[in-house]
Amino acid sequence: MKNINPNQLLTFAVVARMKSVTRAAEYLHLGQPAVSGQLKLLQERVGEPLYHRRGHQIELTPVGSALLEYAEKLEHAMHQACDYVHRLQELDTGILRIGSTITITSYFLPEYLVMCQTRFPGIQIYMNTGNSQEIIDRLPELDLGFIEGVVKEEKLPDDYDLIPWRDDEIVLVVRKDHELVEKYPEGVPLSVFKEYQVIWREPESGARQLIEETLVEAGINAPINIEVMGVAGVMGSVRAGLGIGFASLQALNHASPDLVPLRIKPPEGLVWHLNLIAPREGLRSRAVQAFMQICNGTQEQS
Amino acid sequence: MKNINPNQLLTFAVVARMKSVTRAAEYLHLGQPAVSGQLKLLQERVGEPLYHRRGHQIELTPVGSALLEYAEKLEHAMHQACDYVHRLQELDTGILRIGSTITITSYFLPEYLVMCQTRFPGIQIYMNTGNSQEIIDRLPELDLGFIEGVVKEEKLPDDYDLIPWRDDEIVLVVRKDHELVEKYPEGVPLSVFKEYQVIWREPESGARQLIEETLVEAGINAPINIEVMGVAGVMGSVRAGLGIGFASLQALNHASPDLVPLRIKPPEGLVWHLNLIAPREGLRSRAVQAFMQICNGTQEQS
DNA sequence: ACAAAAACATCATAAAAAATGATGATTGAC
DNA sequence: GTCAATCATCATTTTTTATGATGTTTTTGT
Repeated sequence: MKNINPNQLLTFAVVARMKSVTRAAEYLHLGQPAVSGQLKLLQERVGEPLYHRRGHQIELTPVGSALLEYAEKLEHAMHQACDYVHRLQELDTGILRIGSTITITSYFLPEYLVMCQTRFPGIQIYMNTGNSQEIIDRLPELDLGFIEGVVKEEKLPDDYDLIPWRDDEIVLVVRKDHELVEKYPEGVPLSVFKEYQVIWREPESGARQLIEETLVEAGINAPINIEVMGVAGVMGSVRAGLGIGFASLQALNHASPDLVPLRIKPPEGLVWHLNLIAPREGLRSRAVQAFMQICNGTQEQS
Repeated sequence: MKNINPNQLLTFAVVARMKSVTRAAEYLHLGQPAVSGQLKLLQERVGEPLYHRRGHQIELTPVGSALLEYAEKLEHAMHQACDYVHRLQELDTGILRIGSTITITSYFLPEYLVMCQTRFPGIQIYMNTGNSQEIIDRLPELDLGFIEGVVKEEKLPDDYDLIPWRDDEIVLVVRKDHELVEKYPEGVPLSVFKEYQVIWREPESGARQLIEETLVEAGINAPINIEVMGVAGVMGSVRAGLGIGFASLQALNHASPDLVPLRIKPPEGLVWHLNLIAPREGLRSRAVQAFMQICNGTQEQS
C-alpha cells in the first residue's frame, strides 16, 4: 500500500475548511471528481473515514479533525515556502555577496550599491574587500566580484565569466602648486616616475601593477622608495608634499581641490579596465541579475 | 508556469541533508534521474539555482539554504501527519464516543471498557448516558451506541446498523425474607405485579417498557404507584421493604446478598436483548472496530 | 599523469498518477 | 413530488513521474 501524499492532505485541508467538495474544487481550479478522488485515496491510506456527508455539507469524524490539524500545519508550511519563492521572484528578498578591490569599493561601487538598495530594499548586500587574487580565491562564496585588470580565464573557476565593466584612467596625482602642473598641462611622460619622488601603492594594487607593467614596457626602471596602503594614504602623502602619486581618475573626483590629476603618457592616457566576475549565464541568482543590470545602467522597471 | 509542488520541496530537503543526489535517491527508493529531475523542476519554478556541484558533493546557494529551511518545516509537518496516521493504525491513538443506557453503562459495559483501556491505552473513551431515544438522537455525534430492546431499523440514520449483542434476563428483585421467595422458588407468575406493591423504574427505562408490554400482552393491568429513577433506587427501595422491584439479572450480581432475584414467568424467564448500534461496515473507525471485537470476546492479538 | 571509478545531468520512453466529462445517487427546498 | 444542488463513481484522456541507457565531470589510485 502506498504512503500518504502531501497533496492529498492539502486538498483535505481545503475541503474541511470549505465544508464542501465542490467549492474546494473551484478554489483549487480543479473538477469536483478530482477532489473526490483525492479524498478517497487519502481515506484508503489512513484506513478509516475522515468525514461523512451531512446533508449537503460535510462533517469531519474525530479522526478527520485530528488529521486536519496536521494538514493545516502542512498547508501553513507550504504557504510560507511559496511566499518566499514569490518574494524572491519579486526581488523583495535575496542575498548579494560582493567581493571587490579597495579602489572599486571606495570610488566606483557606492553609487550602484545605493541604487540597488533603493530599488530593491529587500536585498541584503555583503561587501568583501581584498586584492584581485583574494577575490578570485573567495569566488565560491561570492555572488559577484569586481577587479581591475584582466585575469587569465583559466585562473577562474570555470562556471564564472569575466565581463568587462567600465574603463577608467590612471592619472598622476600632484599638488596644485607642483611644477609638473605647469610643465606638462596636457599630460606627463612616463619618465616622471624616474625623475620625481613617487608615493607608491602596495604591491598588490591593480593600479600599481599597471604602472609597473607600463614602465617595464617602456624600459624605465623606477625606484620604489615610499609605499603606502590605499588611495587615501597616497593622497595624504601627496598633499603633504612628500612626492607625486597616482590613482584612478574617479578617485580624484571626490578629492579636495588642492590635488590635481595629470594625464600620464599623452595623448591617450593610461587606460585600465574594470571587470566584473559573475557566474555563467543561467547560474545567476535573480539578485545577481538585478545588480548586473543596475551596473550596466540598463534598468528595467518592475 | 506551474506552481511549486510539495514533493519537490521534500525531495530537495533530503538531497540537501544528504549532500548527494544519489544517496537521496536511494533513501527515497527512487532512481537517481528521478531525483535529478525533481530538482531541476524545482529550480525552474523557483527561477534560480539552489545548489551547484562542488566536486562529488553538492553545495547550496544562499537561496537554496533559505529555501531549505522552509522545506524542512514542510518535512517536519509531513512527518508528524504520517506519524499520526501510523499511530492510528497501531491503535496507539483514537477516540471512542459511546452512548449507552443507564443499566448498560452501570452493569454491562464497565468490564469491556477496562479491557479496552488496558489493551489500547491510547484510545480516549467518552461515555454518554441517556435513554434509548436520546442515544438514537445523538448518534451522529457518537461512534457506538448500546441500548436495550429493538429499534425499528427505519428510526436509525441509515448508515447505522443495529447489531444484537448480549441476551439478558429481567428478574424480580425482592428481599431475602420476602414471602415470594418461598412461595415461588422456581419463578413468579406475572400476576405478582398486580398483587404486590411494585417499585417501578422511570417510564423511559427499557426494563420497565419490557415489563409493561409483557403485562399488556397477558391482559394484566398493574397499578403504578411508586416510581424511582435508576436501578440503584429500585434496589434501595426494595431493601427498605417498600415493595418488590425488577432489574436486569446482571445488576443483581453485584448487589448485596439481602436481595434475591426471582425468575419472572417461568420456565423461560423474561429475556431481553441488548443491542449495539454501530456505523455500517466500512464506516467504522479502527477504534470502533477494536472495541466491537472486544465486546464480541473475539480479541485478536497485535 | 593517466586510467578507473563515482557522482550527476540529460534524453527518450515507459509507467503511474491525476484530471476530466458523463452519469447516477442522495439530499434539501419549494 | 419535483427541482436544484451536492457528492460518488467510472471509463478515458492527459499529465506527471520514474526508468534505463548514456554522456560529462570530478575524484582517486597507481
